Amino acid sequence: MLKGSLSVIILKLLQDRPRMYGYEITQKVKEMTAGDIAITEGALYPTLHKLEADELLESTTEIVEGRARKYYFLTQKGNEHSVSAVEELQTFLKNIQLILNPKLA
Amino acid sequence: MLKGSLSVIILKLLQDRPRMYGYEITQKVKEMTAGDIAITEGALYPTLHKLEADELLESTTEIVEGRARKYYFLTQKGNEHSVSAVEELQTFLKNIQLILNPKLA
DNA sequence: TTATATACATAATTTTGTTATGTATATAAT
DNA sequence: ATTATATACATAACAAAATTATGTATATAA
Repeated sequence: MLKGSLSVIILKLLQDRPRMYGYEITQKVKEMTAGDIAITEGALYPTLHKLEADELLESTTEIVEGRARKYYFLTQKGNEHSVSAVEELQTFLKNIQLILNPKLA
Repeated sequence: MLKGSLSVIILKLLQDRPRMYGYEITQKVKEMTAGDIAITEGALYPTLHKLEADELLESTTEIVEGRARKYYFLTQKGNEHSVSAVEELQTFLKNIQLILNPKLA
């Protein structure tokens, strides 16, 4: 998968929901893309940690059905950043489409 | 810009044209995206060299107006690879859109 | 003669993935 | 009972693919 899109995907998912935990993110993305996009744990967890270190996310850990879940949610700063990051990615995707579909130009 | 898309962009541009040289690629992409996407030389030239090493591209150097231009063109293998690479990127972009625009789902 | 555009190239560094490995619990299958 | 699968988090070694900086060289406009 294209490098650089993972953090934006996480931010967008959290824009649309109050909170999510890591494993839930992998399952939701798999579900939304009909299995096409599989987020690897080796990419996901370090990215979540970085977003938290950058103060775009905060987390709380809860025990559910005997297992620890770390729920993440957007901070105010994270919400603001998320809006512009999503817009930027949308613009980029449109630009790529201009190259991949030059007939529409 | 998203890592991994550059080689596909180059292959697509060369699918639509008989041949291009490096600097021309940077200018064409800048033109097509209204200045939004600026391909850096540090990314472009190593990528062209890699595509040539992988036998997807071949090149010929010509002197035009006193300066050397290295024209690249698709090999047969490059053309075949290009078709599937573009399709793959299109699929990926659609999947990202599903996440960025969940209302359309 | 200085700046800008054209044209190519590479090295050092950073970002951001993949792959492999590890820990731990719950539940279904053998 | 034990094994496999799903859930849940984490990190280390490695690789891919950019960015940034630097270098060479020619043509043309200021």
